[in-house]
Amino acid sequence: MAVGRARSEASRRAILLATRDDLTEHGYDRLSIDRIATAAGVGKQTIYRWYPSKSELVADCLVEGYIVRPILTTSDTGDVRRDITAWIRAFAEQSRVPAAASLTRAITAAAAENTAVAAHYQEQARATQEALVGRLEAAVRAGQVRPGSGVETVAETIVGGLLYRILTRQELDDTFVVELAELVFRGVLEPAD
Amino acid sequence: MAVGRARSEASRRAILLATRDDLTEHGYDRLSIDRIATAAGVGKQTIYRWYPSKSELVADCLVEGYIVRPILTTSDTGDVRRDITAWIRAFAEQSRVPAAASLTRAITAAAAENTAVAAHYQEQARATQEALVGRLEAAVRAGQVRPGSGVETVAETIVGGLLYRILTRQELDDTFVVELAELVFRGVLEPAD
Amino acid sequence: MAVGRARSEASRRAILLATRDDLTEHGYDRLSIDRIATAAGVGKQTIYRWYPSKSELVADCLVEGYIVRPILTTSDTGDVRRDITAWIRAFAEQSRVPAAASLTRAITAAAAENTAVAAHYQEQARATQEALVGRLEAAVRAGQVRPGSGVETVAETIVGGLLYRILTRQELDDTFVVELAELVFRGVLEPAD
Amino acid sequence: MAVGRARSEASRRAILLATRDDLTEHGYDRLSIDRIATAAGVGKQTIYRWYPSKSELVADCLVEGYIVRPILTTSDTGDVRRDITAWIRAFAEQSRVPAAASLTRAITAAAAENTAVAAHYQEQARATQEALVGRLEAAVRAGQVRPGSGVETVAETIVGGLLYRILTRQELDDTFVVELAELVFRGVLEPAD
DNA sequence: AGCTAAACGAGACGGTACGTCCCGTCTTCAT
DNA sequence: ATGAAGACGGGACGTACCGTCTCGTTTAGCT
Repeated sequence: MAVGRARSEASRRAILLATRDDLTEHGYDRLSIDRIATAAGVGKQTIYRWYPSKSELVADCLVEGYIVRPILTTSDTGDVRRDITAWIRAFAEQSRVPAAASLTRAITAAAAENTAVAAHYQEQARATQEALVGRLEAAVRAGQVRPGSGVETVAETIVGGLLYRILTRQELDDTFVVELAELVFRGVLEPAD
Repeated sequence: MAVGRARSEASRRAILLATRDDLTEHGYDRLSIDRIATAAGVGKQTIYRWYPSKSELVADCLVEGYIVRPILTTSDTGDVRRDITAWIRAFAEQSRVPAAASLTRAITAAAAENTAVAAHYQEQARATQEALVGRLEAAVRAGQVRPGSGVETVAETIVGGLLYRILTRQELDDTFVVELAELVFRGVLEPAD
Repeated sequence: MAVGRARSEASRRAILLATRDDLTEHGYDRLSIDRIATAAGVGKQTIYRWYPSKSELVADCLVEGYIVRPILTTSDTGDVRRDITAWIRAFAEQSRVPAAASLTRAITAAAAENTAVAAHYQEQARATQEALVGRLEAAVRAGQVRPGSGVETVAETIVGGLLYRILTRQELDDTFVVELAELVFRGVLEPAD
Repeated sequence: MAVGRARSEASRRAILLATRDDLTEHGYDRLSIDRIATAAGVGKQTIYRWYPSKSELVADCLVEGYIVRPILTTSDTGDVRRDITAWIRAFAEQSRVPAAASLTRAITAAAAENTAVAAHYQEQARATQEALVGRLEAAVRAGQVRPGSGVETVAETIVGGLLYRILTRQELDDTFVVELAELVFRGVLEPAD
């Protein structure tokens, strides 16, 4: 049985919050453990005791949901296109908050630079995509979406497209939302009729 | 008229090459100006004279084409789907080279962390997308692709989807290529008829 | 009550010793903090934590007696002239060791360039002169030396004369010792008789 | 016959003046060739063409009399003590001008750190002492000063004592002047009568 | 209630890299 | 050929953080 003082959950929480804030403000590149420790009112050793490196810390931040907080869900109105479009629109709206976009870019950079972060990032992203995948599969069962259209890939491409816009700091306006939905549902081909 | 010694183009080139290599090996996060200066056989001041910050240096690297060298073009066989699929496949193949994927991740991180890099990144990406856009517009004119399908957004989404796979270190296998092409051309909807 | 890790006295000592050696070898002008840190096996920040500038470091070196170690004392044989001459001769001999002369020049330069060092330099010099002053005062009490001859000024002039020779790299030979003593005790005037 | 443009004496003069000013303001330690070149409106190469190093430059400054400008002379009133005391007092007064004292300290530091400067320094100092030596020798011939009192050493000790006070930033007040003169002429010994 | 040992905040440690300043050399164009 | 301008390779500066290592000081769980 464990002897000695138990770890402080308050400290842990303070560390993760401070990490999220530092990530938002400075990006992954300029994340500073010293700064986080000070902001969290915590000794540096307390951080290093639990997170052997910057990337583990960011990864845990991700795992604990401090970064992608609102995992979106889809509605099911019976109209799959309307539902998916609503999801895309909600994601776009949420990403228009500057701090949110900033944090997204930071965590994307972290994932790009570090394999461990990338793993958790993908895991988290998959959870986000789960809503899309679930709705699309229901639509397949309802005969509204072609089977064999690779719903995982579809979900990934939707998210990829959105992230790319955030990364390059382009507006996520409604034109984009509509065009992305159009692409996903109708493709680009002229109907052969 | 310029006075004083002219800047050394040899040094500039050596700096950019060393930057590219350091970026590939260490990522944007751990890019070291000291290391680049040593590798390029150049004083640090020579780097700082021309590039006031790490990000400007990386941005120029991007602008000068040291990073995305092989800008892909599309063929025009008359079959737009075949042509676009070939382009996607070529991009995927090229990204399977570990060093190339590594450099892509590094530059993506750089773009995520820095606005100036992001601007050049997008500019460069747009050039890459130009080939896709051109081919798609030709197809529109040929009546093979629906007008008003937002070819810019389509090209962006293709690239976004591909980058997302590279970022998360997933295989860019042929299944993915085919599914992405299917999505782009046919969309996911069951034909209504 | 002090919090955090206590400062390392071992490091402090190593820094001061390395400073003394660097001062001897390179002079004050070319003193290098980098070199001292390396020689002392210490991080540069450890030096800067305690000494905000090169001059403070040298000043502490002086205060801690790393530089003028052997403070000379005078004997008291009853013959004041013999005693003072012996002191001057001892000083001269000691200054014939090249490293000692070199260190003396370095610290003199430091005092010339920096007020803080000058203050400690003078303080240290005064301690050295103390021996002379004490012996001269005893001689005043014994009726061998005129009262009101400004023993402080006398001591200062002796040291000033010696330092001047060291500074200009002239030999501190016995002729000089004897002439200086003659000057101090008899002055230059022809007895009026 | 010399070909090409002749060396600019105006530049040389501007360099030496700028050096003197920089020396006064920053000391020998922080003398900067870049700063001198800018202040003199001269290219750095023009400095290096004529002075292979910082010390040579300072040395030439010394030789050309930019530093110890007013070489003092002695009067000859018949009263050697009055004349020498007047010289000491004039020297002291001159050194009370802060800029002059500052420059004296700088050049003393330079002499302490560099053999070449020391040589010129001593040469210049000897010229200054010449006046004292000359007056003392006249006094010897006049039977006012004991022969064999080492007039060179006496002059050196007077200058050494004065420099020591400047170095340690002590006031060169009249008490000191008087005490130094007393020491020089009467020594400290109680007349044996 | 007292003891023990881990966790805590604080902060100094040996280091690495930063971005700047200056060195002494070199190259260019104008005089 | 000399000179002002200014870029060059290089070295040291003083600062910011890194990840590690003491320091006392809590504080939980076991005796």
